[in-house]
Amino acid sequence: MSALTLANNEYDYLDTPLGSVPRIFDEFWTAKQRQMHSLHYSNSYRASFKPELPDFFISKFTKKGDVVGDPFGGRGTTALQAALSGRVALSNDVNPLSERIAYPKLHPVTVEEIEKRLEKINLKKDVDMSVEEDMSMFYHPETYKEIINLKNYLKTHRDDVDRFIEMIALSRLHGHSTGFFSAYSFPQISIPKYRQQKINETRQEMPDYREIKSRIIKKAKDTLKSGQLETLNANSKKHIFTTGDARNLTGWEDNSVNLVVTSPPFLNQVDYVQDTWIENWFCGIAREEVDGKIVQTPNLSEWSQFISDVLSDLHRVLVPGGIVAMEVGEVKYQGKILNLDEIVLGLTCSRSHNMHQFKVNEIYVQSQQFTKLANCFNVSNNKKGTNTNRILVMERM
DNA sequence: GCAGAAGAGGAAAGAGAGTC
DNA sequence: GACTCTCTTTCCTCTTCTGC
Repeated sequence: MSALTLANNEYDYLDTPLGSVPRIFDEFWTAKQRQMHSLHYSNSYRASFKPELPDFFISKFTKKGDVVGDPFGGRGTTALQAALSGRVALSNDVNPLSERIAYPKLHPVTVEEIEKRLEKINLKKDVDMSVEEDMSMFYHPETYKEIINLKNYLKTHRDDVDRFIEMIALSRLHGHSTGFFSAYSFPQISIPKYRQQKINETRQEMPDYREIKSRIIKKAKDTLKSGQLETLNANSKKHIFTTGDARNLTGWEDNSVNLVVTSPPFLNQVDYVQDTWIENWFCGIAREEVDGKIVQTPNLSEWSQFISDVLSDLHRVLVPGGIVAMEVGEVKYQGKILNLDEIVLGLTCSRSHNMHQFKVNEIYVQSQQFTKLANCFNVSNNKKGTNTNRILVMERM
């Protein structure tokens, strides 16, 4: 495979045994932050693309009423954008936490409903804290009591208002500003207890009291400020959320999906279980439920097989002519920069992977000046980090 | 204009590997 | 063992955007 750069630097071509594939470099959507619906910004999540990305492909490849899926649903960016655009959403993720975060966004309630519900929940109730996990490095004892009361309440109360409150609470569990429940911590990932203790020691701070009810309401107002609740609620019963392996999308019917917009894990760059342990604890998701199920492929051949298996099942669920827009990045692997779009393109031409079921029509590379993407990918960005979104557009044959 | 919120982020110290 | 280079981990900073 070789890249032939054109004079204007806007395209190159990747030669494959099945013909050359154009790769288009441009800023297809804005690099600015938070330009889309406020519900998209209700949760920090370690690995997520901007909502502009699914919006671009949903507008390009589907019409109202079509079905749009994401087998690596994460915080539900594709599903929410599909629902906001009048499409039906299918969202899957192996981590049960994903559904806890994504479902409420597609089934929103009003701020008034949230306020009324919170009034009814006694968060000040005395509880036996001796049986609870030690989270003193994150929370003031009074804050922690309120969190435990909310956690206990949510075990048995699961209507859409409760689930929306849970989703908002999940976004407030740790962070570095006063709107969060915790002492100064990392907003994006759950750090281990010993690291939080070190932060507290360095800053010479102890967790101060953070009343949680007002913080939930404030964040809920912010999350719901963009409106469009009637658009979301119009199709709310049609959307489907599944929790399982992306290689076997149980619950997704054959020949039912018009478009898939997704981003798989990049090899083993992110430890999704470790990085969400506080959220999983709050939801009562046991480590055994996720440990070993989230695929972390340390080498390229395992990752390639994993992607092939995922595409195989996507072939089953897509309608003929349906499209997969798969976003990947560049990672450092064995000392070299690896453009994963080229790896996936190679797979679609590989006899050993039996991947002639898809034809790569083009590859979009979103380039932008302002990128503050993950250092965890160990790639030189403008200086460090992942600098581009690389999206393969694959047609189901 | 200012304060708060958010980010597939960033700098630097520490650990490990390679070479002599 | 000493030195150098590279990779990994730790622990927050800085830039941008939004709302008042």
